Amino acid sequence: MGDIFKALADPTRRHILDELTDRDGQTLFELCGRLAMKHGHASTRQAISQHLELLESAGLVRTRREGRYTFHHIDPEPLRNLTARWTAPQREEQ
Amino acid sequence: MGDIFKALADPTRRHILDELTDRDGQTLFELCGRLAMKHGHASTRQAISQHLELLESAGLVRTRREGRYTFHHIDPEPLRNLTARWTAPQREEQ
DNA sequence: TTGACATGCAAGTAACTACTTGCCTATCGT
DNA sequence: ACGATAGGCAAGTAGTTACTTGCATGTCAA
Repeated sequence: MGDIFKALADPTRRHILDELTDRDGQTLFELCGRLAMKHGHASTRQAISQHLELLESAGLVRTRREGRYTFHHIDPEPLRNLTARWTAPQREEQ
Repeated sequence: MGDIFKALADPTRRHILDELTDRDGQTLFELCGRLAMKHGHASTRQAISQHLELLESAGLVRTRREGRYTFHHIDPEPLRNLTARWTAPQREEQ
C-alpha cells in the first residue's frame, strides 16, 4: 500500500511510468535510451533496473521474459482511487 | 508536483491526512494525541510538526493561526487526478 | 562454439530523511 | 506579573535510498 506512494515519490520512476504509458512493453535498454533522450536522464542501466524492480514490487510494473529480452508492462490498476480516502466524502482508513 | 508524492510516501503523514479528513482543523497537540491513540504512533510533538511543515509545503495542508493555537486544515485539491497521466487514456507528462 | 548482446547479482558510497534533543518565543488565565 | 500552555528553531544522529562499480549468467547469431 505505502509501497505505491514510495514508488511514485521518485522522479525517475515517474518518468519510467510515463515512458511505459507512452509505449508499453519496453526492454531495459529501450527504456534507458528513451529516458536519456526525452528526460535528459544520464542514469546507468543498473539504476534503471533497480527502479524497475521497485516498481514491480509495488505492483505497478509487470515483467515478461522472452529469450534474452525482458519486456516491462505498466499496470495502472493500483493507481485507481489511490487518493480517494482523502478526496471522497467517505473516508476509508487503512 | 513531486513534493506531493514525497509527502504521501510516509505512513505518518498519511495518518495525519487521515486524521484531518476525519476531523479538520486540529491543533498540533490534538493531532499528536489522536495519532497516538488511533495509530499507536509514539512520535514526539516535533516529529509531527515537521511532518506538518512538509505537508504544508506540498500544498496538502493549510495553517491558520489564532492566538496561541494553530489549526491545520487539509486541502485535498492537489490530490485530484494526481495519477490521471497513467490511468487515463490521454497522457500528460510533466 | 565463440563473441556479442541483454540482463542479473552484490557490495560499497554519498546523499537524503525521519527523528530526537535542547532551548527559545508567544499567548492565555489567574 | 507569573506559571502554564501551544508552538517554533536548530543542530545532531541513525536509518534509508539512489546510484555506482565490478563481475556473473543466459541467449542468440554467425
